[in-house]
Amino acid sequence: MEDLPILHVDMDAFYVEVERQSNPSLIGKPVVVGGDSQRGVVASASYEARAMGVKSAMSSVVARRLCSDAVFVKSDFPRYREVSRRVHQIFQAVTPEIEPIALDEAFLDVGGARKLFGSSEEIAWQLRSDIYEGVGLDCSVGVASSKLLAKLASVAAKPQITSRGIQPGVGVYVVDSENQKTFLEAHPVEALWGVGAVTLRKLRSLGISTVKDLAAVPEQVLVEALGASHGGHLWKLSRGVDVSRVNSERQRKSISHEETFPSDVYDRKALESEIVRLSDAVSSRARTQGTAGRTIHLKVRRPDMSFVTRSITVDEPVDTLPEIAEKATELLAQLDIGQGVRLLGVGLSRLDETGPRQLSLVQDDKRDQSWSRLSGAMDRIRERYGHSAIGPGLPINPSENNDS
DNA sequence: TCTGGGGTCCTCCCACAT
DNA sequence: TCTGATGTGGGAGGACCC
Repeated sequence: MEDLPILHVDMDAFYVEVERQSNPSLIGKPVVVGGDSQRGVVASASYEARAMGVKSAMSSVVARRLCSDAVFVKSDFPRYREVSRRVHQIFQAVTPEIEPIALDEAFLDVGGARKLFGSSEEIAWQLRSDIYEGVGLDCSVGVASSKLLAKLASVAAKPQITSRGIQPGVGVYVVDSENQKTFLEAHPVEALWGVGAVTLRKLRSLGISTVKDLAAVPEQVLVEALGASHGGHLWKLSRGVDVSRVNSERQRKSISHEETFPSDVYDRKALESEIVRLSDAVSSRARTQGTAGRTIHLKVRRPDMSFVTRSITVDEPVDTLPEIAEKATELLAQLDIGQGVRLLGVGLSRLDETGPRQLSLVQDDKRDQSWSRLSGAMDRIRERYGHSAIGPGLPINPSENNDS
């Protein structure tokens, strides 16, 4: 039997379908999940909206123009996360070798599961049916010998929009050694992982627009155009060489929170208040995940869409609001905000996964201890009543405000 | 015509230690 | 003590992914 151990499972219009479950009046209508403000973008669109040209990451203003009768729904990520968790439980019943890619997709290595559950294709069909029964949602599954091919195969399995309307997908698509070359080479080059807007422009300038074109080019040409690492990697992918394995032990490397303002902000005090809010979100998530980080990042997007980032690494991992906000505020002080700020973000990286931090051993470090206690209390309140139940006030240092 | 939010990985440059 | 090579960590930015 041919060895096709990799499955790529991709939920169909995931956010939209979750919304339809709680609001059945959305069924059959063009639905767009995402922000509907001037600065919002589309997170997910129903196939009815896609048929009108609406795509993910498109500005909501453009989406509304293309599809004026679309129903816009604000995204509800906590709920999507919950449904995603249930889908992953279904995966777990088949194999522990799961690599989550996003809330709505994952790679599975079913190499070891075939003894128990049949061929990879049979497992794929069974998973589709289990997911439908378990959470009431459709998904598409690609089956192949590598992650690259499985990913492309799941796209081929999805519902298609044609001139005759929305056509149901095949559900499961298998790429075996017989059809692998033809299947891969028929794809546009941007279907490969690692080909975004910039690389696509460079490849087009070389006259390369399909994977077949790419495979015909000497490796050296790609290396010269894209660099040794990226060029060499794409050259291999174009020949179907993808040795990356399903990694079920991937660990989170950073936590960040960012927000685009409804209009550009010029006031430094207002930005410092935002830093406190963003740092609260980051610190709260870090503590929930039992981690802390040594590098604090500040990200600023200017009105011309350019980014400026600043970061600082501290000696000891931090996970509380004042520690993160203080450093982020220092980083903001290094920046000229005269042109205005469109987006502000705070992040934490160099995470340690060693569990919750110990309190300072220095007995007179009252500030540190009071914040650790306060953070713990906030976490418990949020666990019970939701994140918005409690938030930081200003100023951020409780010992300067009220030490009782 | 306008471009969110939350991530990962890579490259380049610089400072510092050996 | 000075100099150059080399390794490493940190900072900034870019490209990409869903």
